[in-house]
Amino acid sequence: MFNYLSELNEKQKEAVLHRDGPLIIIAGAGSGKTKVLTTRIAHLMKQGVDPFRILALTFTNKAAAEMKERIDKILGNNEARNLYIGTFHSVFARILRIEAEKLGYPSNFTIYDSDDSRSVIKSLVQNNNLDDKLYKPNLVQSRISAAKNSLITPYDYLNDKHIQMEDARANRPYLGQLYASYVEKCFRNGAMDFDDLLVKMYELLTRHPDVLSKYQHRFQYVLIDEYQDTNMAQYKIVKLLSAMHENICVVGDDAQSIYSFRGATIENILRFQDDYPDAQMVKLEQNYRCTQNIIGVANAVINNNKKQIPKDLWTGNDTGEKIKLVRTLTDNDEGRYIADAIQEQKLRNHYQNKDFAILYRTNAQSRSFEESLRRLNIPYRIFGGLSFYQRKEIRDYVAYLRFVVNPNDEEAFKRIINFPARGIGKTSLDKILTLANQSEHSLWTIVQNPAAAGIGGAARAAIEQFVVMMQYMQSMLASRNAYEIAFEIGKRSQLVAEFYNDKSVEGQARYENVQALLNSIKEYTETPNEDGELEANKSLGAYLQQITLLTDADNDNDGNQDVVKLMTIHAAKGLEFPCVFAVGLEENIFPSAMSVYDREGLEEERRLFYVVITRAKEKLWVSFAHNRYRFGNLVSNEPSRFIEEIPETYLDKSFAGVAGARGSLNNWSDTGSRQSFNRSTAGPGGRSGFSRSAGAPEEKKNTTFSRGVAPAAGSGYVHRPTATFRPASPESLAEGMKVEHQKFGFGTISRIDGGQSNRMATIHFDNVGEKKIMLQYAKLSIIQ
DNA sequence: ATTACTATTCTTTTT
DNA sequence: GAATAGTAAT
Repeated sequence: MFNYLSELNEKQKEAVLHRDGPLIIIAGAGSGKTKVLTTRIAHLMKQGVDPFRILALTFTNKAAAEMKERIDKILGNNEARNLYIGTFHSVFARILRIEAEKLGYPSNFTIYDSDDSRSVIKSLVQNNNLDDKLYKPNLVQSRISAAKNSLITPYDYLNDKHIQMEDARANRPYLGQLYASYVEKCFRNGAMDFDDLLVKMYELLTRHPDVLSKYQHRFQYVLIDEYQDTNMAQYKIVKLLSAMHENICVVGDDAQSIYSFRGATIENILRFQDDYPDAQMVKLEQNYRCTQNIIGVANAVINNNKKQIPKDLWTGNDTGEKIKLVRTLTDNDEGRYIADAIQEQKLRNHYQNKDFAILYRTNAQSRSFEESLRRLNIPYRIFGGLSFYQRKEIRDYVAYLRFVVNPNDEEAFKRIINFPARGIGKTSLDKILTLANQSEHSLWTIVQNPAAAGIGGAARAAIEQFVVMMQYMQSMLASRNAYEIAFEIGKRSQLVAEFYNDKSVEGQARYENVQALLNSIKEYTETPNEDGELEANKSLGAYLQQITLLTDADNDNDGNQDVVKLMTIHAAKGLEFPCVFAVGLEENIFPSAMSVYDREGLEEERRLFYVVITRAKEKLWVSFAHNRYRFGNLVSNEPSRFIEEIPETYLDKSFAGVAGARGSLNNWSDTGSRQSFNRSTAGPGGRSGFSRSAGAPEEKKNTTFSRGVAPAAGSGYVHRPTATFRPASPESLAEGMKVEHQKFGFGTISRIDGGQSNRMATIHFDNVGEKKIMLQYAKLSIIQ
């Protein structure tokens, strides 16, 4: 073991050596936060503190895993596995699993992810005959989630005058009732959603003093990472857990608080010293990550925020290059420009692919970068988006597993009862669900007796068969591990056969995914318990409870591959890259259109900008496009107001991205119908600065354009359009014309009908037969 | 009852 | 333009 203390600066050492009592560490970006946290824990253990009595909570599994690994490295004895380190959600899930019965839950409770809970909400809205235009599932869900994160129970909600007035004014008076039925429904299903893992934990601690006392005594030291992102529920739980010893250490940076939409409140960090008047505060202000120019920009930008803890982030690193401002005409040009820039940097400065990250505000922005990177054969990987476990085939399989473990899980039941098809239709399903919801009996009781629900004939026989299968699977629970049960259920339910028999390309992909799932379960059961899990337990129930809490970002085994990384800024928090492209710096995107109405929202967007700037170690590009496709049509946005907040002295504006733009401008003018764009060609290069008015002035916003179809030497497309492919406007098409479709190939228009906005053509294609096509969206090129 | 087509909404950000 | 929900068609 090396002398870990000698690697620390004075402030870091102070934070590590502080032994007892509350401690708040304000850790600026790149100031060695994780190092301090891990060294502190290692030091405590070195001083003889029992690892079983140290609780450390993070927001991502990845952060937790990294901490464990680094502590192990310092100590070099494998003791770190005994630490209670994990995300809020996973640690609480583990405790709740042990204590579930005290709350009336089965210890094998199901964890609902957002899709599950949205589905529950949808059926509640339907069953109560509420208007789903008014009670949009997403809205209801976020409203319920917000209530839970503030520890407002359905009872509180219904009795709060202010909330009730608010809902009434929005013409949604039944939100409170919906909330109440949702909670009841989840309880009956034996399920907790993500928020429940916090809410129920709070309930557990407040309603059961003996349990509270047990964990209070147990956790002698409590450490919280990313404290600025905690919400009310997390705050209260942490406070309860640490109340006995008051050895609470929180680490955070108010400037990087970017999760208020999830209920996080920056107040938690701002008021820590009010809660603990004798708390010691340590500020880590030396940045080891970035160049001076990058820190300069970051500081200048964040200074526009009013609400913050004063601090002075500085670095002893080199000055570095200026920040490169890139403007392009369209989102496709932006993609092209950045792919070119990566190529150039690799050649000139010997960077590897993995040294680059493209960071955007919304997931939807990834498309143009994927296309341009693929065109240059630059390997990349997108982080975020839908994870492996969100694929349909995986959800279906997992639903079977869930139902075996918890046969009251209605969401799982609905997924599997007729998949693979076994002749149980909507009518039978409705009968079962109605009875289960109206009677006192559980879903599983009803299913076991289909006759009582008024189901006869073939459907009844099918259900009885289903029940026998499930009962058999349940009988395996006690004696078999997760993999054995999963394998057996796939076989008996015909699920695996269903996927195997689908010989289409997508079908084979689904089959492979299912095999991958089975492999991962096998791996889970065969891996010895090194993750600090207390019960040496490889049961199916234990497996299910952990996978719901996994996200795509945790799937890190190939994280060191040499690929360019694409992700949202949120997902990039805590990471660093030599070269960063902060893209889409446009009004309505970044800052997001929904956040510019109040100071709070705007300041959070600015913190997000601060986060993306400080991800860069050496080089930073900031880019924006004047025109961009959104919802399938072209809109123009002004450059983000944040660009103006970057001091001129740090900016290099010579990267106009004109080269990329010129090529596509030629393509546009070829079609002859795009004159309005030619006007804007005068913009780049011609004008001096980046005044707001520089954009293409008044092009029509709803015209249909072809989207980035590269006419020349395009490669890598599945159905490749010919070199002469030129999309025509809907009006110019007529019956009898020979046309080319981007996907379907050549054909003849046999009919056109519909009005201006919904013109539709019936086209007979040479290869794929007759299709009806909405002209507004189609890409059709006239041949004759 | 399953498939195929049409209409509608969607874009913040995630455990 | 994509994903989804709803509806028409075999």
